[in-house]
Amino acid sequence: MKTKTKSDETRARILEAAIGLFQRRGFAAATMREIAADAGMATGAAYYYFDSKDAIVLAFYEHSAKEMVPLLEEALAGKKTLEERVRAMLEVKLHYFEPNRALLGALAGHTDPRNPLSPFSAETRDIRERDMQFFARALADSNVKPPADLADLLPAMLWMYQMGLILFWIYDRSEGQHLTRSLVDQSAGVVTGLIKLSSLPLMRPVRKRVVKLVQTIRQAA
Amino acid sequence: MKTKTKSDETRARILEAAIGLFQRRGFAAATMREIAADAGMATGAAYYYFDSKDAIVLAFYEHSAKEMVPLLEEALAGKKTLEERVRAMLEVKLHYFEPNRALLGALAGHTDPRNPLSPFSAETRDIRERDMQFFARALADSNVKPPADLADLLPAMLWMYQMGLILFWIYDRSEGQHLTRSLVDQSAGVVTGLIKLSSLPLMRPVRKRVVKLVQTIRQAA
DNA sequence: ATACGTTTTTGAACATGTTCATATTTCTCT
DNA sequence: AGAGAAATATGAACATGTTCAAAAACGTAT
Repeated sequence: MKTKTKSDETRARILEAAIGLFQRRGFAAATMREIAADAGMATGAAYYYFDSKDAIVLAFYEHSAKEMVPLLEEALAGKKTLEERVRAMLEVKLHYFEPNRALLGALAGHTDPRNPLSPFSAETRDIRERDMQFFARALADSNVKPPADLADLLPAMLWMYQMGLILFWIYDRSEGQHLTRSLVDQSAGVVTGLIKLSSLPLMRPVRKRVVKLVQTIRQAA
Repeated sequence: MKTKTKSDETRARILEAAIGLFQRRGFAAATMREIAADAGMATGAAYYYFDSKDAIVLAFYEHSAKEMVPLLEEALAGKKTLEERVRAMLEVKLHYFEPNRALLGALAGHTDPRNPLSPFSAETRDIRERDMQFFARALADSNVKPPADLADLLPAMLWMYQMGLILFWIYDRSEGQHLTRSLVDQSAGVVTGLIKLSSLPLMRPVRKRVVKLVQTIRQAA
């Protein structure tokens, strides 16, 4: 089905040149003129394939999401407990994005949902929802069975947890980003622990309120 | 002590012109040329007073923080319970920033701590710490007495909670931002409720882990 | 008042993301 | 093959944040 047309190839060449420059010089310092030149064409041509410089990053993000699917499948395959499963997913992502850690800053920088590059934008909806699906699966065959009201929201909540972690990671200046590693280790336990606790009868009132709160937040989307 | 020099006055005039244009046209659409012209000077002059367009927003933010101090004092004055106190602080901020809600997006957009405009930058440290102090005071004379280990971290945690809420508010497209209002109502109760719960013996293990986690996060700052 | 240094102002120049009219190439149909 | 249409490529032009050398205004000591 995938007809690799000449156009696709050119597009890929621009993407490749851009990513290379982003890695070597950083997103801001890499100019569109340089990217186009590296890809062997005039400046304007790059705009025939990408609406903007930002759009190139978006394409990279989309490409990454696709490439990670089998890696995530594999990561979930062996693991049984929710903690292991969530941790495995996080490890896949951090490892995959390692070479482009800084570049993700160009994505994370846009908090405005109207900006196409925002993790909350309409343009990234597909990626976002597919990603949440993975968290749903991480929950589905795990060792924990959260109350129904919470269960519906957990994929989205875990996704948010992941985004926060990645954001922290992007700007983590500790040696080898060991702070993020430590954070993953600890938070995965805490998060899954809280989910387990949420089933306790004593927790019911708080849980109800948290559920309502998250539902309010989701109305904005 | 405050010698209102000619220079200060010019600076204020630029700030005023800028805020006006930001309100009427939005941050992005307001050009530096226009701002300078509005303030009655050549383009370059504005750069003598402000390092960048962003820096103008930062100045506005600093000015706001100062102006809000007495309002926050007053808000805390009457209230007794933690929930009331936190809610009152949030109401002051949302009300104060109402006319410039959209402009705050120019601030919130910068997640990179190295960016001066980031809420986590060195340049905004003073504002941030003063703000946390207010949350410390909101706790101090309230009806709850959280365990010592948690108490140290709570001002910072409440500040983060506030920032999340404001971020949500900035992009809240619901009529009159009623979703944010609902969120304030609910979350203030949940947050303070969780703080109360944290004293329960049953909660001790989770609390210890959360405390450790937050300490890890704070190391990055 | 004059000279001299400091502060402030000017406006042109620069860098870069983006647009666009125009040219070139490629495709399609006869 | 050739004509016309569609896709792709070009590079100059534009807008805007920012810089900068030079000019003007201001302050101060003599």
